[in-house]
Amino acid sequence: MSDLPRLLAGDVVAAARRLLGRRLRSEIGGIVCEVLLTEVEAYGGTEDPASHGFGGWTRRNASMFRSPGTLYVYRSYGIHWCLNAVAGAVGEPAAVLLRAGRPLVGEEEMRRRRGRSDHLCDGPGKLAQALGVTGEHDGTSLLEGPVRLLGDPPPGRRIVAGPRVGISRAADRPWRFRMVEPGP
DNA sequence: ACGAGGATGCTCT
DNA sequence: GAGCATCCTCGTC
Repeated sequence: MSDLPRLLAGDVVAAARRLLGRRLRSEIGGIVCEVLLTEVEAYGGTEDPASHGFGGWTRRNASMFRSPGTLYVYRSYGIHWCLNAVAGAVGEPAAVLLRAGRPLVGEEEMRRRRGRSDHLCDGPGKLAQALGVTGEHDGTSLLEGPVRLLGDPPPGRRIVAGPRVGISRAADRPWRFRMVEPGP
């Protein structure tokens, strides 16, 4: 059971905040990997100059115009893949960029895919690589596909907001959200 | 810890 | 042809 579709169908900033602390799971190549989502960014529809949807429909951002709960994967800087959860109404190109997580399941496989033993998924490109996600997963369902969002956010989590990373337009909107886990 | 610079390919003007 | 929703390595401090 999941409130995910309803959650994503609403305001993208609220959706981004409420995705923090949920689990992101991939089952790719017969291997299950799972992370706890710790960092996300909200990207609005055609009114957000930093959003891929700002200029309207293109081949790249086509998935953003589909139903909330669709996975939008794009290539970044020619090298990396980045994951988004499509939000908002159908036809409104809003999405939540899934920026970082903490390994929960399949850490060995993440190490193998990343080719190193540290910094497994502390950035959007690293997260995609650790989970084995590529452009071929673009447009799949985050409820039923190979990459899924699971669970409910834990109670009492602390959220810190800040400016979005790596953008030049609308850089003043504090639409980046990190979850601060209580220390030991 | 932090900053500079390069890699790399696709999208849109 | 410009501009990226990035990451890595190697240099300093």
